[in-house]
Amino acid sequence: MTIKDIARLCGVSVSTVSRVINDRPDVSPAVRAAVLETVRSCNYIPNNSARVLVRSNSDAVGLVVRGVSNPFYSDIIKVIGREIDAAGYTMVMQQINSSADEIGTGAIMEREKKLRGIVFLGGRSDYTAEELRPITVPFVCCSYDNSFGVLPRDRLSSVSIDDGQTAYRAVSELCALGHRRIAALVAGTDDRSISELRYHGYLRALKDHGIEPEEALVACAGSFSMEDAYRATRLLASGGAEFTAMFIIADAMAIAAIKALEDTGREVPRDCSVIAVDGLALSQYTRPTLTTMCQPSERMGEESVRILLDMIEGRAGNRSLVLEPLLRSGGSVAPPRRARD
Amino acid sequence: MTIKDIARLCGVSVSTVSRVINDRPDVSPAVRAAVLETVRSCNYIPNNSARVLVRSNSDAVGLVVRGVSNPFYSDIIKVIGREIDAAGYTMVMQQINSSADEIGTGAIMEREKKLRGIVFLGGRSDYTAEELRPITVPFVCCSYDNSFGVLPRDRLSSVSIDDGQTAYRAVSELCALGHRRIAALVAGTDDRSISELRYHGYLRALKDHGIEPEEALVACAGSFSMEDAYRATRLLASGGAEFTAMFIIADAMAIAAIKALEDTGREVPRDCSVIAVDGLALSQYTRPTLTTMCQPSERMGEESVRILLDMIEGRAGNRSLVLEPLLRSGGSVAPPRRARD
DNA sequence: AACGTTATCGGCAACGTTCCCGGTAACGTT
DNA sequence: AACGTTACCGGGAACGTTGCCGATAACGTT
Repeated sequence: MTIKDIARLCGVSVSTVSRVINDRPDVSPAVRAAVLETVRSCNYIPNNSARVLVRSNSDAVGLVVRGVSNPFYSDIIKVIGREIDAAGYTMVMQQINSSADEIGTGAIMEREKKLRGIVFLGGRSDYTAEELRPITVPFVCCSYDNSFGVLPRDRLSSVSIDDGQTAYRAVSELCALGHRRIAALVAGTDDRSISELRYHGYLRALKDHGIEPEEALVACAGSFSMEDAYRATRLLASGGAEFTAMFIIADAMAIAAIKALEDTGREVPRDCSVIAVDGLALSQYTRPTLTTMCQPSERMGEESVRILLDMIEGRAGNRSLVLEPLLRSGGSVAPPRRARD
Repeated sequence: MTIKDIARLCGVSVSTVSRVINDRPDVSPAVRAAVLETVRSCNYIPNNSARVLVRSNSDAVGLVVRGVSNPFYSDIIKVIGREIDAAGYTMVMQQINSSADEIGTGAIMEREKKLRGIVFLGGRSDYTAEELRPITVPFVCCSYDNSFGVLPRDRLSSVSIDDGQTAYRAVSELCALGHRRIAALVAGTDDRSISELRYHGYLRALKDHGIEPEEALVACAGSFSMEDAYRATRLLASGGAEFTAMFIIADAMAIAAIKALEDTGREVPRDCSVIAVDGLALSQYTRPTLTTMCQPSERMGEESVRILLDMIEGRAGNRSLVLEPLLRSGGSVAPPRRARD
């Protein structure tokens, strides 16, 4: 069933069928109706490959996500997928694990010819402009805070929260309650990832409240996984370090950390308050419920593809959006108990 | 940069270049090397659309998933994506919400021309053979238990656990501890979904243990979401019904249900044991940890694409796999307290 | 020496579209 | 009546591949 068949069936030329299919003018209402009718009755579907070939552009937009294990991304993927579909595009998803050059070069570059645009989700924050060069289609970084300005701001589209500021607010919350010995659980401190941005916010908040950061109070899980978070927290908790609160860079990690705390004899929030950032739906159902900075994931997904499509379809250029997180108070934060010493 | 350019650059014909690109014989080692070299140095990538057009088959396999909110699917999506990539195919993901005909017809049918195969994740269990007819490419249903035999077994590939039997085992576990009044939380009872399969296992287990099922003890959430699960459980718990244990068809729902139970004054497992099925990594970190029937999600994902690719590449025909779940004991189950009356 | 074989290679049609360009008929306009 | 305009339509090249078929040269084989 090709356009040629339809043409023959209607007694018109291929060109005419093409015109009605693509909703172009210069075709009489009668013919248009007739063609439409046979198209429907034969339920003919234009061959996408042929279309792409001749127009040299497709309807595919890529979603490359790093670290699918992070449940926060599941939420975002969901809305990104929904929005891409709604706009009539096709989403092709690609997961990457770690090696960052996969992004700039191989995996994507290979597909590039087919893609109209790309949304990056959860990549590290230190793409260099150089790495990004091979990408010639529009792209937007979702959940990517360009605060460090590593990327020239006029060449990057992104939507995110201000990770540093968000962490700052969270930690300040703890300080306001009187906490002075505040531990942190991060995924890593050596790259310019979301983890480090939030870590810096933590440091800044401590300093602004006159607290000297202590090396011994920051646990590094090495990844965003619950398993690693549990292990790292356990290590911290059994290390003899004294702290009355913890700042944790992600909800999922916080949930694991809370278990680690309790497994080592500390009750949350009585013995240790916990505040996190992400705002998973899930963390309203744990015990205790999590006090956390909610990222507007719905909005982040929507805006990401809106911006991307604006670029793809030439309606607008680069744009970056910094969204405001919202503190959701749960049961994991309380004032510190009176110091024992 | 087309195949023609490469040909010109090498001083050979287009055919020859095509031959070396596709790793076909009938080309001298010298020429092959030369072509390969220029291909690399120009980093030429064959135009996929043209390929697909002429060969009339692509490298895309579809993943259509219903209910992305279910965190169990996140795990599976992850491994499915990984495996599809590894095999050199491209994954295009499509979410659907509810209306089942989207599956059989529209969304897929539209894309069909491009897809080599499809893996369905989380669709309802009552596709009719009729609905499936329009799908002409190989497909496999992941996490789909065809126990009801609604589909002719020789026309369907699937990989799943035996949902009924799994629920049966879970509930039997409760019975063995002495529980007699066992409530159930399901997503729905009216369709032939996973929810109903598990629900039937629950009923069967009760009967086999001489317990008369009670309408009043089954709560229907209406979906797999935590929100609905919480609401339904709360309703059940505040309804005056007496029960010492709950069987819940999904981990995520169980987590929400536990909160509902505790919010209405019942402690888990002291006042009410909870057993679920899924086996999310997450549920090892909640408090209490969840006793649950673990689905081998890793294996399910792997086998799904293995089966699919076997069909696509003509290595094998339909195949169905029923995997064995594993009971993971957590802290949410205990013997019933002595009856009060 | 004539012939079959084999190893290499190029030509060319085809895949299903889109889109430019040119053509025809019908209809004013002067 | 000759001309320009408009509305509609078809022809055909092009998009970048693949794969069939035929061509050539080199090499045995009888």
